Amino acid sequence: MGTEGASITDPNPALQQTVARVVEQLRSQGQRVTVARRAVIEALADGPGHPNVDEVYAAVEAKMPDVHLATVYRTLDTLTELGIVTHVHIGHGPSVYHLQEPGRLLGHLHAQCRLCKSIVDLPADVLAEARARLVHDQSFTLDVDHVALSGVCGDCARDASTLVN
Amino acid sequence: MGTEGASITDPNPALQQTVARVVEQLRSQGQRVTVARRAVIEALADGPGHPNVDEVYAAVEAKMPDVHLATVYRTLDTLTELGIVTHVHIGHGPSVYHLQEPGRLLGHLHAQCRLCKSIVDLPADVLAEARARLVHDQSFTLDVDHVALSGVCGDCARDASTLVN
DNA sequence: TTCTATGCAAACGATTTGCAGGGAG
DNA sequence: CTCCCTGCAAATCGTTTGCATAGAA
Repeated sequence: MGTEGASITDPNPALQQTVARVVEQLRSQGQRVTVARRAVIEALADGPGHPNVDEVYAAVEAKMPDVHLATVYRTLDTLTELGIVTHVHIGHGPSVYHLQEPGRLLGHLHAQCRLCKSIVDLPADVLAEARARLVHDQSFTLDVDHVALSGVCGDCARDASTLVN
Repeated sequence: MGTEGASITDPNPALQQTVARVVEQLRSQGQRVTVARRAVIEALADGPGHPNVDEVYAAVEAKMPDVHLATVYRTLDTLTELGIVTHVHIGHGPSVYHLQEPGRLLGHLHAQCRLCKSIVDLPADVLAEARARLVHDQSFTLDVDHVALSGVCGDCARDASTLVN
């Protein structure tokens, strides 16, 4: 038992505040606030990571063992429809989810290393030029953060060897 | 029966030439040339489209009814390993495949309309600037055409209404 | 003849759905 | 008390794999 693993009353103030905010948002939209939903929200509000459904599920299960995987999916769906949660499609592997950062129209972008499969955050504006160009040249409005780009991260490039796909 | 649907001897010269080229490539790499593989290659060499596995399978099945879906997958895998075929991950939905255009390092890019799901071709260099920037700033080498970007196409934007995801 | 590629069926990973009961409001 | 949300199980979709055999070289 280190500093990880919340104590009985889980005193992480930032997390609690985020959860409270989202719960309020839920209620104000006429949605019900259930233990399952609260657990999902906590899982998302916790780390700064990019959890996929299984990871969210694992975190939820740790606190509320009776919550079903299907419920996690449904909750993520609901939160997505309400604009509270965003998901990013990953080329190989399941989508990842995170809370929509409040007061931000353009969230950060993601890229996945083709070799080590890790997910890297990219500055929000890397595709700004591409976006401008596409909307101008082809009337295509780029949804800049809905899919993770693919590539090779610095660490793996250094090991220059494999050639997986 | 129109101009579509190959006649008994299938006299499309461009297609035949492409198939012959790829078959030769296969053979020269010590791979076996089978009816199944030929059918897959024909399916890819045919339209200029972006067929997913089911669409390739349908085309294959039309000519060679005994070829199994698993074989189509395995053939596409093999052709990919040989650098003959490329696949692009689509956010929602199955990957799409196409022949690697010969003598071209950077193929064209793809984007999928979030609303009508259609796949749009993009010029090969839309992400050139982003790529340069990422490799410089984060040592991340963008694999520019391995995932389809997401967005809204011109036609759908004109209908501005739905808000699907 | 040799050994790869195929057919078939079953497994698999991610996600969705129908249904009946439980719990939020 | 009402109706939404949930648990559970089964279905679905896309893709992979083990195995015995057909068939390319």
